[in-house]
Amino acid sequence: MHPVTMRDVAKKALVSVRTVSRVVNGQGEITQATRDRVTATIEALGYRPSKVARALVTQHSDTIGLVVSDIANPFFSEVARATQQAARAAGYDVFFFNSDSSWEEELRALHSLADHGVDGIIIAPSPGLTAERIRPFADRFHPIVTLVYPIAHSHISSVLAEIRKGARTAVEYLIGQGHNRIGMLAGPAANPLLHWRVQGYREALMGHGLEFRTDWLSGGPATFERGRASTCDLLAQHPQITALFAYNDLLALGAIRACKELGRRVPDDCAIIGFDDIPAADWVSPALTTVRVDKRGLGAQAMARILEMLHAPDQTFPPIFVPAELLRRESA
Amino acid sequence: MHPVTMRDVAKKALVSVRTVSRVVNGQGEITQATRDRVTATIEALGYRPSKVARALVTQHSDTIGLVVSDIANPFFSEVARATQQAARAAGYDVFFFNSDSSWEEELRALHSLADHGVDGIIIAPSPGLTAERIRPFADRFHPIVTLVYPIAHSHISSVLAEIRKGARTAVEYLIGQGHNRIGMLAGPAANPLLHWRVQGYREALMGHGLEFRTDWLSGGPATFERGRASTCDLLAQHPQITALFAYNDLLALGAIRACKELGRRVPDDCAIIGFDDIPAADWVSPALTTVRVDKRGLGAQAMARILEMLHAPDQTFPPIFVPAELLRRESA
DNA sequence: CTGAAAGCGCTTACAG
DNA sequence: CTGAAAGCGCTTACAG
Repeated sequence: MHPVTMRDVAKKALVSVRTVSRVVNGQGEITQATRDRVTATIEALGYRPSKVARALVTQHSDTIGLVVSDIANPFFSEVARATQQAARAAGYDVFFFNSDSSWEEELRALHSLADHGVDGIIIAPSPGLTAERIRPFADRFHPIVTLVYPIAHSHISSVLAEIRKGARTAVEYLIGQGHNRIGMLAGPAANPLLHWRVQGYREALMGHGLEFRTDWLSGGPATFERGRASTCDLLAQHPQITALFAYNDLLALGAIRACKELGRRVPDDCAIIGFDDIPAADWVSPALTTVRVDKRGLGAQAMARILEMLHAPDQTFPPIFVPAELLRRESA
Repeated sequence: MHPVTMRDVAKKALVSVRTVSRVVNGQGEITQATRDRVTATIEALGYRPSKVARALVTQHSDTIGLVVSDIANPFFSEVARATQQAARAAGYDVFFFNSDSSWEEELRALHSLADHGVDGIIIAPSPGLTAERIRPFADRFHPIVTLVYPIAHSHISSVLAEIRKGARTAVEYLIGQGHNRIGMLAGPAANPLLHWRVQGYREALMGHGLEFRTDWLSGGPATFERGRASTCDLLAQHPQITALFAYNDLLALGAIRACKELGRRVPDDCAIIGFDDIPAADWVSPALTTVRVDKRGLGAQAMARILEMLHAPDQTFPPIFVPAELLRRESA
């Protein structure tokens, strides 16, 4: 794997290991002559310094960890892409874990990452990863940045999306289009992410004198299939509904499909707005109007924050907010 | 980060470091009494062995590297998910890199991974990563497994998909449906992946006495937008075409959209078949008929192969083939 | 059954 | 400007 070591280079270049180390790290004063000789030897031998040996002594590995519930979820795969790119640009490589939304898995991943000596961790925690559950780990590890929702701990910082605002804007837009019977395809219960969306939905309704009816909300997992099923149910029970605001695009896409099956035209008979703006939102027809969350910003800011925290370990940082804005397409 | 070390445990448990190491690794004979004492101390102190220290001495890190062109591409994100899961199940953690289909980036990623001391690398190489370009690296690193297409080197093994067969089956199905003027939305040129699909397409045509016309193929990047544009062009120039076979689902989804805009009904006026079976294939309407590639199999088999190669470093392994089968939905 | 020593491949004070 | 020594946190022969 790494058959050629620093010692080999030193021997061949007739210098000490110390000197090779200095030219490799570009530090200290070295005669041009010996630097050239060492450089040439490194080149000739194809020497590459071992990051693991270096990590052992310097106590940093130039790696970070990323844990998401599911990398195959288009929302997270875009975030992951942005994170990896930002990390790479800063000289860091990234470990990644899927947690399947299990907080036990998340804790395991966190510990694994720490065992590998990563310099920081970015995690999109599941609702189950409460402050109490992560505390024992966070007390010993620093820094951690949380994606999309916050966990209270001095070693943890967050990059959040303007969810409530985005939700409110979306529903206000619907109201502005003349809709006054607006249902909501909600997501997994007991989830702050859902809570904020419901808040925004409710605020928009209240602000326009419209009633907030819990029987116009439908829950369940945030999948395409569920969106389709929930829409069928909701529209069967409350045929007067003319618009649907969804927890995410997967659900909204399912709603579009349901409307097609039900013979309801979108957006004429039923307007639909999603949340996230995944690529597929633009692949369906009618194209999905949605609340676009800046996923690249999420990943890039998370990495930037890790760097800041590394440089100021004792400082505590306020959350960063990334925009979530209405993106009009065809479904509403 | 890792404030408590093996030495701390040893001191507190009144044993030597050697003994702690033995209980941690469950090796050798130890009195139940001392084992219990050490275990209790480990627990009490919250000790976790440093993987980087261990990696330095054992020369293996229990990590692997994964490099794909773009993790946000739904095909690769599913493969990545399966790979990570299989790795985890085998006790390995994974580093991941995006290469943006640049072979220079791929080479950089490969070297970075080796510097980190990964035990193996799984890569979905871009067409630019030729055998000659990877050879200097592969000569020194082992094992490497290549996803979806092969590179000839004794340290490299591959897990491939039955592309040609899948393509042929798809086109034969179209012919069976009565189509005899079938165009193809091809992908990036100079790509073996494209070559195999074209072969399958051509074989099906020839086998049924149909003409293979290069002016019925359209090239370019494999994106939704391109699929839409290419379809518009192709159908404008050759309105007699009644069916389209696409290089991948993104292109096929673009084709469905184009048909909608052109007023061509799918599948009645124009049947469409994609390739890959990404989740969005089932979210559009009409749902996309496609050649399903076993992406989970790809990831799982790649990891399995890495393990085999690790256990038999001198052995050379034949490629593994993963199925690519027609999945009928609505678009054809 | 358990301990003291050497060493994995580097970097970091310390000398010279 | 450059070298010899110590040490990062483990594991691996070698003794006892």
